[in-house]
Amino acid sequence: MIIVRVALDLPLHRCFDYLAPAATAADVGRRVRVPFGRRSTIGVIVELPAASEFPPEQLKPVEAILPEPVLPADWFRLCEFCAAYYQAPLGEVMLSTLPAGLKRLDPPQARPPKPAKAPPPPSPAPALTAEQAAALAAVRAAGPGFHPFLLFGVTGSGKTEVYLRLIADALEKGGQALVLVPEINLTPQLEARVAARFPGAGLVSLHSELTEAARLRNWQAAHSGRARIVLGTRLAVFAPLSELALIIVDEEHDPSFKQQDGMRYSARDVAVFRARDGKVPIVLGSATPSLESWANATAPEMRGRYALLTLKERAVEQARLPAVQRIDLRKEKAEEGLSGILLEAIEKRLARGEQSLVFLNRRGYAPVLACTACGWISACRRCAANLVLHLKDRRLRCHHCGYETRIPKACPTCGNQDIHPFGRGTQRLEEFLVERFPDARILRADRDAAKSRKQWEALVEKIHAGEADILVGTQMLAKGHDFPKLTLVGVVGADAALFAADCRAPERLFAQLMQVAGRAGRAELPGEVLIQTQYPDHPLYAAVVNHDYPAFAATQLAERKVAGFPPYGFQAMLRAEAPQMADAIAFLASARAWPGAEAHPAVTLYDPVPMRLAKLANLERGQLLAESPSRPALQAFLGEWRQAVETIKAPSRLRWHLEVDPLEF
DNA sequence: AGCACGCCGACT
DNA sequence: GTCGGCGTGCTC
Repeated sequence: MIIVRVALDLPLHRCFDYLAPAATAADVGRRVRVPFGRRSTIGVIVELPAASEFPPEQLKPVEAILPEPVLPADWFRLCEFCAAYYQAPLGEVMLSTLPAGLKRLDPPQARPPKPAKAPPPPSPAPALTAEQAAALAAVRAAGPGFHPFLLFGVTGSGKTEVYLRLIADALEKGGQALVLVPEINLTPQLEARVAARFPGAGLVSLHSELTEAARLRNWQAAHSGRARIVLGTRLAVFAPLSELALIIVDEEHDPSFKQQDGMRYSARDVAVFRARDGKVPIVLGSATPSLESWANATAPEMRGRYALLTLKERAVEQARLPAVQRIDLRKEKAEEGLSGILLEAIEKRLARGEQSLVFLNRRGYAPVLACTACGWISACRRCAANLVLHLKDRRLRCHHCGYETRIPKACPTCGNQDIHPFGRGTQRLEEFLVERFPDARILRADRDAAKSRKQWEALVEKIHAGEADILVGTQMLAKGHDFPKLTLVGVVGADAALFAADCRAPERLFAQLMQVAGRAGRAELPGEVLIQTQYPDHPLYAAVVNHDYPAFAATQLAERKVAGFPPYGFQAMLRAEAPQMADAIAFLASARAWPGAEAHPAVTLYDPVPMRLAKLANLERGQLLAESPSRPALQAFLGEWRQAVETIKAPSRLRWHLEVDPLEF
């Protein structure tokens, strides 16, 4: 009888041992069906230990060793790294990164893959600009092995073409390429471009919107080597690729690479680990890199951990960067939030048959409904947040928990009929623009107008076909899409993010503004961007006007350095939620008081505080920050601390988690 | 996490 | 008298 050690999908930091009569070393990496308590479950064999800590006579035999697939050694190391770094149980990491079909006791019979059709001829590769050629040459010159690059290129500078050439290199060597993108929905044209350039490479995508069957099929294609290119969202970083030769992370600064529940990992950081472990080059691309990556590429104290590749020029012929201007709202009169200058600029576009985009990152009609008599405001009963007015479907809606209710006719507290919407969202802007430009075709693009992928694609199609003159949109419209007739972008209501409590808010705002500015004037038509602001002198806007990311990054990094913030310090956040804030805070206070912390002088524990959104869906939330200038010191601390925190007695309704490298505060 | 056991409150 | 709340403990 052989003992097999099995990782199970449990929130426990240990494995379970079983007996397997015929197990051999070859079974490490196979899945097993095992009895567990009164039920059966699927686990992964991680080891064949000589002996078990558990009384041998109590070991149960495995029910079955599943022959396929054998999970490869590099995938194992990846999961082990994540388990250790993110303080997550190994079994949970392994099973949560596998497609659901492989966790099932009753595996659905997978359809055999469609027989490959004769591939169409590849689309021709355009000539490279000098900058693109230089970037490509730099990667090639580094040769095989782990070489991290930051490809810093403005929108339209042709980062994608560099990716495609690198993928071609990788395929030619017989390797596989992994391409990570923030949201597959928003970047369908990248997928189309890769598919067209490499029609014979069996490109598959991996993202959470695939059906279970499709995800399993694509995962298997990657595992078997049939797929030479995998393109996907953050979860694709765990795709098994035994001949991995290149990793690309496009829009590496994008917050969607950070998983916000379960194991809270950064797919970008995991990708860098994977590249190092697999000894392959990795290219992180962005027009507005994360400060972490920018520092790795440029800060003297980081000693050039990443090589910087820069694309300054727009690759599209004749296209230039849009002219960005600030509109001083202190001097300009605004009508329904839109200044005369912006309205005139829109009018000009209408006359010329060009498109305009008004960017407002706030959906709904108005962010709050309020009573002028008694001060009542529409607040969510389940969250510490306001209910947003949605006039279109006559509802008040919480954007955090989804709670919704009818719009009251009068103030619920004092009965006053005089209740008003305050502030502006996309619906209100749309309403005004319809009134102001009655002959224009106006289209709103936000999550309410494009709930499903289908609706979103239909909307994009309409815009492309020139069936809209004025677009009103949120964040959604800023990403990925090129609208050739769009020549004006008006930015409205961005100021709020300037003074947000979150230290990463400026970074996100800058990225957003650069991204949305990049929508203007792609082809032969020059673009114009007008930013309405009460703070025209704010350095962030100055940097946007000058298209000067390096200057912006320099000021931000200087601030971070003084504050000991990432990348000059390392953080982990312990969060707790409970029906009562007092319970959450008390739990965090016990964690804060752990005596073992004294043995880790390089780690600072701050006081527990309520989270910024202190209540969400009837749970009150608190958090406690741990910080250290040394990553290894923080890691050593976290391992011990997590174990100690696990023993804290807490009310049963309290939930907690530990997040390493938190992005939000 | 499940899923048991176990011990106290309000129902047919 | 039982149904059911969730506190506690265990799973190789």
